[in-house]
Amino acid sequence: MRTIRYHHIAQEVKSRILSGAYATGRLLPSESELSAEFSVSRVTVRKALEILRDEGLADSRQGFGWFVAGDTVRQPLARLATIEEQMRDSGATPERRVLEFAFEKAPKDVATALATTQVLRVKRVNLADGEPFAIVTVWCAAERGQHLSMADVERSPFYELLDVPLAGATQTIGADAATADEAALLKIPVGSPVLKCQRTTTSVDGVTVLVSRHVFPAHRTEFVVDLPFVDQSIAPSGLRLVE
Amino acid sequence: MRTIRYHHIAQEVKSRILSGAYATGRLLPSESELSAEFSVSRVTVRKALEILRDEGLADSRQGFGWFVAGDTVRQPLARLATIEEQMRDSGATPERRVLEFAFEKAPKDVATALATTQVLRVKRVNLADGEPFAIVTVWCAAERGQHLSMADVERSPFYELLDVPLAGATQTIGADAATADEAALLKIPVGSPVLKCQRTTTSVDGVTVLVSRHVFPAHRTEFVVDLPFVDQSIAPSGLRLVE
DNA sequence: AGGTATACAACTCTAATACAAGTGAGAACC
DNA sequence: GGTTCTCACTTGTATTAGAGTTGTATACCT
Repeated sequence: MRTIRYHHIAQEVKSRILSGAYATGRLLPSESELSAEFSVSRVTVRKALEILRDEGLADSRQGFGWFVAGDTVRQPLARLATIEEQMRDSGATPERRVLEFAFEKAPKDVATALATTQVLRVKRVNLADGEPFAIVTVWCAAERGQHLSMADVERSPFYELLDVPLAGATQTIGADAATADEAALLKIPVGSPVLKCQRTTTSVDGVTVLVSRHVFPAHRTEFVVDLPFVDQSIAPSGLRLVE
Repeated sequence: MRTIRYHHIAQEVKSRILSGAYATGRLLPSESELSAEFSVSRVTVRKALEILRDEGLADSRQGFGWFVAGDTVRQPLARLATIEEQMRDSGATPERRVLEFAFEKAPKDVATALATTQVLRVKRVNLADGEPFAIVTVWCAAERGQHLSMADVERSPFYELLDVPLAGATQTIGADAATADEAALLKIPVGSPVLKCQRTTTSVDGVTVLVSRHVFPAHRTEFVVDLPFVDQSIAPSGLRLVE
């Protein structure tokens, strides 16, 4: 197989650190334990950890172990709050309602991204405390979705249902005016501003496994992006002119 | 008629890169895999890939593989393409026009972020090929801006003018309807959707040195964010509910 | 000249193993 | 109590091997 494993492991450990699963100052599991957990050799685990050391996230002492760096130099970065965390914190109850669930022919751009024409499309609306805050449409290859039921999709996040190790994603964020359909679902006036974003998620093999589109009411939502480095421009990173 | 096959292959691979089928930074399929897919020899695939290397789109390392050029190994959380890159590629000429340049008392939120009340505020509009695509307002502490002139600000990006090593930034991205003022500057109808983002930039000392707000017309702009790892939620990373 | 086929060298990643060197905690001893 | 010793465990480093990859050269076909 053609995946470079220590990248994935570095990302996994990193996300655990950032999510607070490994608190600052505490020890990480030993190299042996991690190599057992991920079923890779100790050498590979080391490479992953050394990446984190280069990034200043972790450090080690011989004979002692690896620990989360950052007692002295506070990391000003990362730690993006996910919707779920925020809801937990504020005590709001999340809820998903599936609107459409269909195996069908993919739109052209989705078809090229997924490299299939036959896809499963799931459209649903997400609510926080009964108030809608997102319309989400997800496409995946039909064969991947064959064993999924509507109840599955309503209960669990899509990521957990796919039996594929996921690597990363790219997403575009734009704004638009709400269509009549969107306005009705989100309970906002037609034409009021919404955030629209499209995300493609890839597996560790580099295959695009998910395409999703999201619509958010602008008055309730905003994105937060942490940039570890600054670019040369005052223009916000990642902005792109579209035709 | 004699067709040169590696040109077509180069174009095909290129379109996959640009469409995001091969994510930035990730590995391309190996020369062997590609030669099997296109039913051509490895030599031909190589010629195609070498064209892409000449164009700066891809690169390779012996024993490692081909990958999408642009970010090398240890790229952090969010790798973002800048406006300037895109403009260079598309041949558009960027232009800045300063609208306001004043030393004054800071608004409350800016004052708390910068830990000063006396600030320099610069408001300007950015144009691409004569068309406005952004309204940018930048605040920095008055003492830092004392030696800056309007001409400086019009000529160079703000980052270069400050004699401080910058570490990173966090930015929020939201949407809103254009006000009359914004609409006039961006030449769009009042009330049409705009992307609004606010960024705070910190120095390596952890001090916030810049606060900036940006307004973009939604029909011309969108953000692209690469997420090296996925979070547990299908909801886009960094989205935040606001009150 | 473009394309195929083949072979080989050099490099990368990963696994498996071994050993050196440091740490920490408790046992043993004075 | 205080000190030393021992032992299990950890990281640091090196070596071997194999599979997979790019780099390069040669010969041949259309």
